[in-house]
Amino acid sequence: MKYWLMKSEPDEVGIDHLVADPATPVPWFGVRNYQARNFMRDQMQQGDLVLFYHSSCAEPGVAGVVRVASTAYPDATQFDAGSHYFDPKSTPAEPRWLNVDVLLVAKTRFLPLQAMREDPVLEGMQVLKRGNRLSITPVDPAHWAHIANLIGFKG
DNA sequence: GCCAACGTTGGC
DNA sequence: GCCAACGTTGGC
Repeated sequence: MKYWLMKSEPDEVGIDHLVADPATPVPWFGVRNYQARNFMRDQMQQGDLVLFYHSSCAEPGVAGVVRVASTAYPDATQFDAGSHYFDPKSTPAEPRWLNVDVLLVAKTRFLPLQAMREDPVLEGMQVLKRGNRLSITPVDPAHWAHIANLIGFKG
C-alpha cells in the first residue's frame, strides 16, 4: 500500500467532477511522461490512496483524497485523433501510454500549495521541489499522515 | 506573460 | 551517441 499525489487541472477534471458522480471510476488519462507512466504501471496498486491536487489554476493545492481503482491499462485518448492527447506514434498493439482509474474517497478541507511550502514538516516533499513537473509523485507515509491531519482526513 | 526546469527531438 | 534547440509544465 503506497501513497501518491496526482495533479489535475480543475478546468479539466476537478474534485467537484468526482463529487458530482462519486460511484463512477474516473480514468486518469493524459499522462504523457514516462516516469509518471511507470509509477502507474509498476508501482500503483488498487487501494493505494492519492492526494488529489489542483494545478495550473488560481488556487493550487490538495483538494481531496481518491483511491486507485484499477491496474494500469492503455489510455484510450492516445488513439483518438481528435484528442489533445493523441499520440500518432502509439499503436493499439504496442500502446505507449497507460492510465489507472481512481474513485473519490473524500473531498476534504483545501490545503493550499502556499501552506504546504510554509510547513516545515513537509520539507523535502517531491511535489514541492523547485522545477518539479511530475504529475504523479510518491508521498512518504510521514508526509501523508501530516497532510491527512491538516485536511481532516481520517483514513 | 514571464521564467525556471527539464524532457524530447533531430541534425550530425 | 552527443547536444543544441525547442516545447511543455506550472507557479507567480
